[in-house]
Amino acid sequence: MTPGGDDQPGAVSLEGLDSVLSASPEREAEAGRASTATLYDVARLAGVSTATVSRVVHGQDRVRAATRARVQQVIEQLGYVPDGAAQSLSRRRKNVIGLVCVEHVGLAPRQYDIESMSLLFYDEVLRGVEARLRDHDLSLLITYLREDKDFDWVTAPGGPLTFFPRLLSLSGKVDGLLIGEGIVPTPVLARLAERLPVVVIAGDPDERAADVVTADNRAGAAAIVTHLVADHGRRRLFHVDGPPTAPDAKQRRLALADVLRAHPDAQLIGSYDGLFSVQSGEDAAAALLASWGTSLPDAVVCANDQMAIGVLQALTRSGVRVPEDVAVTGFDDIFVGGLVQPGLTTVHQPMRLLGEQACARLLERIAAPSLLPAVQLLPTELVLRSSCGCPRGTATRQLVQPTHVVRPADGSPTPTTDGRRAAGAPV
Amino acid sequence: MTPGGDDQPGAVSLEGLDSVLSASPEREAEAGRASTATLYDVARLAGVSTATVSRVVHGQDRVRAATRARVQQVIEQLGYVPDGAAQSLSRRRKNVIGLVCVEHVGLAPRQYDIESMSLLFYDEVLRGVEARLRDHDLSLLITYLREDKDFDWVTAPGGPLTFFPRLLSLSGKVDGLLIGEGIVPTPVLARLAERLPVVVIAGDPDERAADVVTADNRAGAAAIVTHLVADHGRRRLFHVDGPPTAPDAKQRRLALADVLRAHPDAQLIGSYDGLFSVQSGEDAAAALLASWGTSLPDAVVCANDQMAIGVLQALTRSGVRVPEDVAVTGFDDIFVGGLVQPGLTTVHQPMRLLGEQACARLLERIAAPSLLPAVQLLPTELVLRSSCGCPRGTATRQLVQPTHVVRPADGSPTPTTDGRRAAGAPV
DNA sequence: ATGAAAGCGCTAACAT
DNA sequence: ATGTTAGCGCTTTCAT
Repeated sequence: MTPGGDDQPGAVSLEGLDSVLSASPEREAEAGRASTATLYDVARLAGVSTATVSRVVHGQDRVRAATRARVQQVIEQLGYVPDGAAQSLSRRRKNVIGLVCVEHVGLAPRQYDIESMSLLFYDEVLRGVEARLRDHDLSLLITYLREDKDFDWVTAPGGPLTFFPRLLSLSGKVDGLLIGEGIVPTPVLARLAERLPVVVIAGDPDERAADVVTADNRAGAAAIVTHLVADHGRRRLFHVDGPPTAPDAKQRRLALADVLRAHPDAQLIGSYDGLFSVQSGEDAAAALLASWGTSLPDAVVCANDQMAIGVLQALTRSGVRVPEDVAVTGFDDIFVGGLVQPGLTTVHQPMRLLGEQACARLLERIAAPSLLPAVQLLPTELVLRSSCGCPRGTATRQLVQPTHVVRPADGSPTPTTDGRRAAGAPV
Repeated sequence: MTPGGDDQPGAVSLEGLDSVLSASPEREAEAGRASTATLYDVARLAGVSTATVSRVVHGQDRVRAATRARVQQVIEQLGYVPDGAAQSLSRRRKNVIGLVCVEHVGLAPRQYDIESMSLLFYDEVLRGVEARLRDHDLSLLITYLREDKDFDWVTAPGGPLTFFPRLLSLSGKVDGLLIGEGIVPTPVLARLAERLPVVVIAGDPDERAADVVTADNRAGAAAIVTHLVADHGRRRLFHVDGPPTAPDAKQRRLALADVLRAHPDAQLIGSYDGLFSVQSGEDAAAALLASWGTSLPDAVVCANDQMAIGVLQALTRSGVRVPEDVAVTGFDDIFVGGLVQPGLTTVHQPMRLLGEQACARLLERIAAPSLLPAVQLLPTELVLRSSCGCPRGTATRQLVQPTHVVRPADGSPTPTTDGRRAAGAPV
């Protein structure tokens, strides 16, 4: 800091630390675990009561400057740090919220694979949550649940209480829970929500047991299918669906039906039940070629980008031209969608925002537990590239008109939907 | 959107929502917070002591079947879940470990950007950690530290104890700490390590204050530079360095020097101090063109893939051909490196494994706190594509011979290095 | 401004 | 096989 001389920045901060570190190195080894100093130790050494130390630690004002200084001195000398468990117990407040990520079966990420891009969903959500949390001095406890391993409760004996043992036990360690995806059945959710605030991320918008924050999948999917049908005149559609347990897949499926109903000239010539993986997409394309090889559909609507990419690859490999012969669309807007050839037309899902809003809602509910459960739909964007039939080089994103949603009259200030990005901005 | 017809997607979802709102609003308000049941409640209702309930909860055997059944019945009836804070306090064990992710300045991820690929580092690490944890019934507390915001301690008043307030306070909530990247200065690390087990991920291998688990950056970087010099005869090298605070950048820098020393015919004609971002790479290329436009280097060695991609893009944009005119290499092996043109030659860093091993080590140390700090280097792989001068279509990965490392004689069974992937496997 | 003391909910050693 | 009880480390009301 001081320019010139041997007084380097590093050296400066070291001085203070050295004294701290000097505390008997041998002692260390002997001690094994150096039983950490407690509030009592500090109080005793400073000649004050624990109440005073607590006040000092929390920067309260009812302490004389001299006392405060003395206590602080001892705190540093002892390297005292409050024990979180004791604080939580005493405060009846853990200051921790839990994030539960539910992994779909068959999505175990392989390294070096497009598949691992699916990580981005929770990773982005995580970022969003963290961003909201960091101002509040709350910690984040994260847990991954596997659809296959952690959900055997369905057939397990022992009654309701043994359901989701990991979820249950988690609920004892946090002040609130953020649950990704709506695989958790409503009764279980209700059970949890009874014990503590719960917000479901990307869950079923029809969920009644807990708050839900999700992308407006139905409007997004409707928009992209409508684009295919109305703007590109694609009539014969093939659907590559997502896993039955995925709520977003359900909404996208419903949207497809909506659009077909609105466009009687268009028809669904077939569908394939995929698993959200690239492999699923390839399998779907294979099935498609096998059954409709002679008269391919005009467009393949995929429930997510990974599958769309799989379809794209498999189709191209078989000499089918996209979008000339068949259009292909995805959903989610994962990064690679912009890199493949042709560029993948898809719907952008605001994952990060999902995390932020879900977290915000959870904090609201922790503050006011009696809020009624509500659904919050975040607007999506239609991302037009060229796999839908738009000209090569197209790269447009436009906000999808949000679904109209009614919030319960609980006086909550949270907006129903929340657009953060301007419509029509270039990619 | 939907041309004609009143059956819009939006209207449809309203149906479900309406019913959600109907759920007895009064009841809710009245309930407020349903003060959760405690062990005592269960004990009282079951007519047993708390000890017995505790035994039942933990599946101990010293309980008569009839009693157990009765207790379990009450537990379910009450929806009892043990309070984590109380358990932790009583057991002197939190069963929580912390993961601290340090973000470099200027790396705030922008959406839709290659930059956000940098997320993959911690995301992969996180996966690895979680994989190790899930068998142990431990939870993971995750925290992101920003180099700019959370590190103002350097100039902050108040002495050593106010250093890294977030880290300190975190240390009161966990049984052990995994710290990503080695930005945390040794004295602080020492301070922490004194209080609880600490393992640094991707830290400086010269760190003595705590365990370190990191990729063998030096060997990896040496391998790739040697490839450039020895296999492709590139002589005039330009280096795009990483941030000064990044330990891996340091190792890679050292490796470059090592190779240059071993190959006197090769020389470093210049370098650029980057920040690990794509933008840095572009800036580096601009600087390069400005200063050496007339006699470009034979190769640009970049400290990570993001910068290499920036260089690649900027160079190509300026009409410089890669690798014909200039070779470019990266480090880390991020996904997009395989998608750009030409394919990026780089070094693979086993991020997931890093997380796994670091976590494993942490658990070891929690079990045996007196273990001496050790360094564990995980082997890297040389990923050959075509940006180095290898023929188009090249896609080879080969294990880099690990650096020899001496472990302290603490009898730890942990191997020094750990190879998981076979050498020479196709990408 | 400071101190005394009663919990917070659970565990585990020690009875019985 | 089951019960008693003394903590775990901190917060906080109520005195002083």
